Amino acid sequence: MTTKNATIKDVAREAKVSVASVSRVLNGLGGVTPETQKIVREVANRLNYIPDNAARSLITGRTHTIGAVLPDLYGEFFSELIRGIDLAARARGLHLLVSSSHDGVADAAAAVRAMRGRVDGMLILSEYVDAAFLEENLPEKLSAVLLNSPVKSARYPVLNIDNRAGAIAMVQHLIETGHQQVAFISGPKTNFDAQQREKGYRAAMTKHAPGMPLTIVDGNFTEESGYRAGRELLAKKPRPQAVFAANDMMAIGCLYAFKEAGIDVPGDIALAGFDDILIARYITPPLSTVQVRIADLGRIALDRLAALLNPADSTPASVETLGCDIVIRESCGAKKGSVAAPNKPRRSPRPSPT
Amino acid sequence: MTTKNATIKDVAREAKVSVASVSRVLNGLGGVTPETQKIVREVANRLNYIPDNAARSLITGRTHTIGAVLPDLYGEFFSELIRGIDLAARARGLHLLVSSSHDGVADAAAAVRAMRGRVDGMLILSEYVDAAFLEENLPEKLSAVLLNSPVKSARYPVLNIDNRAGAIAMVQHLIETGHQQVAFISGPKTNFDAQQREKGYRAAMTKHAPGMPLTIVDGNFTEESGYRAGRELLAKKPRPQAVFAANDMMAIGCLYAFKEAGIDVPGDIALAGFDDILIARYITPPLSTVQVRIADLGRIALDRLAALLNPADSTPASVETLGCDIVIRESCGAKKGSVAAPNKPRRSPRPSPT
DNA sequence: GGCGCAAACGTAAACGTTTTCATGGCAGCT
DNA sequence: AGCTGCCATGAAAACGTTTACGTTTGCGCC
Repeated sequence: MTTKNATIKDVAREAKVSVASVSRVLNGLGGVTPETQKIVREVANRLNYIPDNAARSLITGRTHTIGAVLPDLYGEFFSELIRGIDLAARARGLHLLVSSSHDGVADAAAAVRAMRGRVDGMLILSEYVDAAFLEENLPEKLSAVLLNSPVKSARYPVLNIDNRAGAIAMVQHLIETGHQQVAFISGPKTNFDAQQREKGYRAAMTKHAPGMPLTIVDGNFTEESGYRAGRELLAKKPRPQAVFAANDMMAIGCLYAFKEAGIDVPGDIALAGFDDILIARYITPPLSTVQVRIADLGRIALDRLAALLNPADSTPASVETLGCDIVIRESCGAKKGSVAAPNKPRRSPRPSPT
Repeated sequence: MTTKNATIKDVAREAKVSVASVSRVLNGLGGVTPETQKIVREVANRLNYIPDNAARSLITGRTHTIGAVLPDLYGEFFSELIRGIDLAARARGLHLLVSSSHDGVADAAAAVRAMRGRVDGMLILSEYVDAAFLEENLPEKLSAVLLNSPVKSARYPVLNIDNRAGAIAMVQHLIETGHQQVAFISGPKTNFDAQQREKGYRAAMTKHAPGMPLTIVDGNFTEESGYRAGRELLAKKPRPQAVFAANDMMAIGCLYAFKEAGIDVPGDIALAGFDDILIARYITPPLSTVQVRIADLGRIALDRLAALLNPADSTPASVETLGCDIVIRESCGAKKGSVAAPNKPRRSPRPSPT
């Protein structure tokens, strides 16, 4: 009521019991008479008592907080990931400490170290994190789950997006709808997703269009690089029948290049991307792409981490993979589109902030 | 080295000094001989000693963590806001505890209460938070900054987006470029942003196009409601010369309605939105809109909160407002656009996740 | 040499919990 | 009636820091 927050002692005194009993009641440990429980709860409520987390975790050694270490992500990917993690965490009574938008290995190391003692476990998504990094920076007792990482570790579970399977499915679809000659716009060479997507492209071509030459032009995930790649592809002869870009932004850039040259999509050439960013369905023609269920990624990662935290549940560390779905719109020519019907967005891109 | 983390006592014993001295050295409090300091630091390093945050904050009453309580936000708005907050927090050595995507007043209350004792202060963005809510749920000593909130409180600073000024600027621009008759598609009646934007529209019309009738049709921030509004506006006579939608999604829906009816934008009618979501520049024609510097919002909010935490710096609580910029593209007819040049996005919408 | 003073350092209390262990009472059994 | 054992409860230790306060030490000055 006054200036000082109520402590467990205040509750105990007021309820005329010992602090031990208060603790037992509030933690549901049993061994307390129903009447006593009632009194304690009433008093606690009346005093607006909330246990002090610092004291609690000092003695228990648990913080009920998990840390998320993320790179400089943006837009939907970031928000969906956090949403998935946050929801799953809340469902388990865990809190979420976020350290995002760091860049470079030193930055990531600092983030990880700063979390020491503040979290029970960590979710790490960073291209700079490998086995050596973990060895160096992760305290002994901290468990962690790695997202989208090539590392194979006996200690830390890894959860990946199945970029390869997604790419294969899309390429297969393109081929099956009559485009034998599929070209690929690659992402940054050092990017794990980009690598996997390219592998998928190669595998699918080998399997479903054997004998066809592989056409790969370099990109770096930016719209601008997609534009350049598009121009480069148009100059090739024979011109490919379909273009599969390693992400949507490059597909969009590529689309501009095609429009500029008067090439019709999908009439003259089919086009597909990867990610299913929000814009994908709003451009003309709407872009066929590979959708990643990012919120699920976050949720599953947290569930796996939570399992690690529970000493009873001793599932071994493993590498797991989350599938993608291809979503077929008009840009790949497999589907006729109505012209002016407004889309049904999955969610409004900016729900009212207040 | 082994299974247990080193404590300050271990360091003290190993360095043959008292725990007090270790504390003094590691906190840079002075009163310790340089030689002693050196020894302590060496030992601390060797033992890989890191202070226990729980114990530390138990005694100091500070967590060096701030909490962000956010509603169910999405996409750019969410990621930019977090980015702004995170960056500013990191710069101050603060950690960020996030509780997002909650919905409803009970949910928000639970989030706020759960943070008690885990954070030094809070950033709150929620339509359910008013003075009574704070009174009820916020512990005495916690400071907080309210984002985008209509509450006026002597205790808590409020930081708002200047929706009104942004709307005024856009309407003024529309009028100045020759569209006297500007119609408005409103947002949800209960939404604070929406209210302010409508007020801005009214004010600007009264000031810059006196005598012109106000045309307002209802919307609810969804694309679909924008589509309906667009059809409704086309049926009006005289047909308005320009349409200003309270957010971009509605503007997009409205655009579909116009396209469907064969009405050219901006030739037959000018169109503008609010928010500058990423899609805005990708639709045809690119949408003129009002841009909110969301990362700045987060950064400034955190700075204000940090000031509150510092007892020395006693700036009084105040209501502050963050300006918006109008960004003129082609949909309002003030600017001729090149057709196929790829845009330069501010940033890639999905930087490589690994 | 005694005195005072400041600097360096140590002792111990305090923070608010959880948890172990001891205690007392009471019921049920022999 | 006396013993056993269980159950509700309380006292107190422990968690790892910070910090107020007390003690020692060294040193300059009379």
